[in-house]
Amino acid sequence: MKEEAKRGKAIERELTDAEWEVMGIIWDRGSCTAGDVREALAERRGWAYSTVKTTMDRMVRKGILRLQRIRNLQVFSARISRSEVAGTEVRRLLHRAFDGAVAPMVNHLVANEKLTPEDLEALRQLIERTAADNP
Amino acid sequence: MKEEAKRGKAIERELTDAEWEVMGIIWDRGSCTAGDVREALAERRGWAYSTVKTTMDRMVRKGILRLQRIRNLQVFSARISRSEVAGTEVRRLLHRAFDGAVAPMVNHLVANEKLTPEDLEALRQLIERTAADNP
DNA sequence: CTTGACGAACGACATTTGTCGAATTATAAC
DNA sequence: GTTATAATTCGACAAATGTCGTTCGTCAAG
Repeated sequence: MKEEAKRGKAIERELTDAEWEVMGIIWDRGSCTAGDVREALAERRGWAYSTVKTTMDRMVRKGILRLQRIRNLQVFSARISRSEVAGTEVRRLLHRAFDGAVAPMVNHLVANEKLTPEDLEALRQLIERTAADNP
Repeated sequence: MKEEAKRGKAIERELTDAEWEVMGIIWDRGSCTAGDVREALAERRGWAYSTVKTTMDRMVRKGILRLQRIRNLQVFSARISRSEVAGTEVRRLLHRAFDGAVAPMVNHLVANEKLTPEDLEALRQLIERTAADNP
């Protein structure tokens, strides 16, 4: 049941740099082989096939990726959505760096990143909607 | 000059879990000894003195902490501010998980964390102010 | 059948991180 | 001075990560 435990916590686990790289590709195209990923990341990282494969195999063991064998082919797919991971990481950072205070964190985003007028409009509505729902 | 390079990149480096823990204390109280930190984290982690010391020594080598010797005493202090790290990490996450799109990231914060009416008000003003400053 | 080309399977190795314990050295209080 | 207390230094070790190379199938094309 150690396996189960690990599986259950898959979502809470922090992704390593290499894992983010892989997940980026997997989330974009659904399922793919190690070869696909290697190719997709050729520019960014230029990893050897075995590097990618090893990383992905480890991710399977960790419960981050699912593996299905088709003939003698291995196809990997995500077991956690981008949104789940994003949510977990946002919360983790919120607590680590901002002691849980949302406004300061948003402030960093709004103050340091270049927002388009559309972004601002989207945010405005987001706040309004939330305010309406939240008594 | 490898040292210099590392030093220069101190701010961009990701903090490990243990490092966040230490920085939390250092940022709160300015400078302190390994003993201070150990004590402050006694509840949360219950680390042995040597664990804390080793971690902090490594952080000095990485350029995250500054060390001054007073007699045979060692006092550590931060070389990077909470805000700098926060900013770097926010940006890193923004790109890793949201492909640079600010609104979705803020959405996670607003949607998943419980915001007080004050928080909402703060955000509303934040947006307004930004909108005013921006074109 | 022979030959490539492409994955899969393993095992390896250097670094980094998490955690200490033990030996040594100051400091401060008798 | 002798001693107890508190720090400092060192060195260790396991697990996690980053990165490969090599060997062994397999399957399609000669």
